[in-house]
Amino acid sequence: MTEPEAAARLSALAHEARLKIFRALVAAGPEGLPAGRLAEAVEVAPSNLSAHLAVLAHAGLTRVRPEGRHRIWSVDLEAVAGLVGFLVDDCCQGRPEVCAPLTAIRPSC
Amino acid sequence: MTEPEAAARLSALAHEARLKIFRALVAAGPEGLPAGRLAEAVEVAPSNLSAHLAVLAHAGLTRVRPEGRHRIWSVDLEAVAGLVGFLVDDCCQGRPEVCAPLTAIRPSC
DNA sequence: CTTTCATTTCAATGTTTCTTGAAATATTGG
DNA sequence: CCAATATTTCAAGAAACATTGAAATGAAAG
Repeated sequence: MTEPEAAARLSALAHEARLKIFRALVAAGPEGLPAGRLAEAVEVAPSNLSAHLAVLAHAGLTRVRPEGRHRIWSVDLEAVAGLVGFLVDDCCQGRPEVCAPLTAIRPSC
Repeated sequence: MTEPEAAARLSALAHEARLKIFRALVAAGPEGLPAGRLAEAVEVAPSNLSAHLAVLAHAGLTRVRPEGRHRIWSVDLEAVAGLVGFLVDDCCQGRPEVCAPLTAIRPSC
């Protein structure tokens, strides 16, 4: 992960509507959601949503697959892991106790 | 963590210079770094750096303490952990295998 | 093959965010 | 107290980003 890549991913997430979209996709899991249902869920105009989804995809955080006349969006959790790893790189140089807060990062599973 | 808070933290990180600053502070550990040395490290004009540090601090990602005529900046790793936890909330509703990528998040320690 | 539905593209506008340099503040050392 | 150092504040212009509505694309059902 390079600095510009990481910044692009953070920029993509750094927007309230896109954050909502992203979290809805996380909750939807690998099956993902079609754009239309996302538009309802986050209450964003379709054209606006489309732009937001393009930003997320361009940053490498989401994937799309066509399905009938829909397009189904889902998140790339490995991209998220890569981003977070980059953020806290070198967090504890020989002092594990320093990054103890980060061991709580693991999600509810 | 609320959505606006999370978005503010992501916005704060979503800038190449601020990302450099942040990572330099992560690497510096709890001791932190004075603004002056950060300015050299990331090659940003002092006034500009000051604005960036204010953004990070306002988002709750960094802390400052005065030390002589310096001001020493450091990161708040718990804030980072909170942000990441928020991002991947509900990632695996009963299907632990779904969020396997996230178990690699843990840093080098 | 025509209509309908889902989504994207485009162009214009408005809003936020960055950057810069100069001036202000605050702290120490002489 | 005065000078020097470290950092922040301020105001202005420049740049990037978000939003809107209308029009275009593309896929599928009748």
